Amino acid sequence: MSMPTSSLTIGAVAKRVGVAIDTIRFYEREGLLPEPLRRASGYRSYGESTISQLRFIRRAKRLGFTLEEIRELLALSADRQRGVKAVKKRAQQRLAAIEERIVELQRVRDGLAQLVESCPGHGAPEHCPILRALTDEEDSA
Amino acid sequence: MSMPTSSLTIGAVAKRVGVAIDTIRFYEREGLLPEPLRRASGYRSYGESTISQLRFIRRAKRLGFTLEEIRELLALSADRQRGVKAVKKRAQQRLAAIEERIVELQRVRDGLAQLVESCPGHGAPEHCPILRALTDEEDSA
DNA sequence: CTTGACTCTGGACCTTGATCAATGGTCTAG
DNA sequence: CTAGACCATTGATCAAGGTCCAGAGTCAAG
Repeated sequence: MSMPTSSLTIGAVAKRVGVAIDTIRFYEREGLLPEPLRRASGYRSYGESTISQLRFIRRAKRLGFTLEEIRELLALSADRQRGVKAVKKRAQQRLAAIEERIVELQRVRDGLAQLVESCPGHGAPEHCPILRALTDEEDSA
Repeated sequence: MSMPTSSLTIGAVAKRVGVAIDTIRFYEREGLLPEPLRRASGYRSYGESTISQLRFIRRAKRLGFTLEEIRELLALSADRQRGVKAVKKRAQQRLAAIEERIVELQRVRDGLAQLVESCPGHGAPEHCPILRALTDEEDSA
């Protein structure tokens, strides 16, 4: 159910996953990927699991995790048995952060939308609410 | 209605606006702030208008404008008469970008929320949908 | 006048997530 | 065997938005 791990060059891995060779080496340096076996020549020799790991990283990035967080997720999921609880916790934290960011952006959007709506788009700058909002005194945040 | 511009040191400006001295010099280098007058000693000498400009920058940053965009906004608003229309246009572009980002984040949130909800938080990693989502094969994006 | 706080310049350094260049060794098809 | 493709390492570079430092001059209070 698992071949003896087929030995791929870094270029082959990069091609299959759709990521740059340099990025793979970068992830290795950053501790996101384990140091691979080496051939006698020094060439990195990867197995299928690396493909999965790189896809894991890509998916996590799509979910908004930073590389720092992904490094931790990978460590947790390597633990497997003890990891599930911690993984869920991380995901919840990520979710909370994303929700916070959404709310923040919605506030910004509402403020900006209101300004845009009420701006005639011509005439004296004193009547441009956008410039006034940016220029006027009184601050409270 | 406007004093002859009171002459503030960079430190005083920084303190009043709540920004680092280095940041003010950085903005000057980056063309966000005009080069200030200098005393005989070479000390930068600022007027009240600098305070307003720095607050403008801060507000614009809060609205999600990049320094590049802010540089442009400042140029436009300096133009004043011809600027209003362009300012509105920029604000609309910014608004559209923010809305796009919100939608994107909502998609991410929904995906992540679904995973978190369906994860029991314990047991075998094979039953953790978060790890499965990150680990499973088949990709399509 | 002295002391301590402030400012000047120029340039180095930080973070994040890569990407690229230079130099040299390796592998494989013909 | 050799050309061309591939891989290795080290170190530089990028974008953004600053932050920090050294070395030297200045200012204000006592």
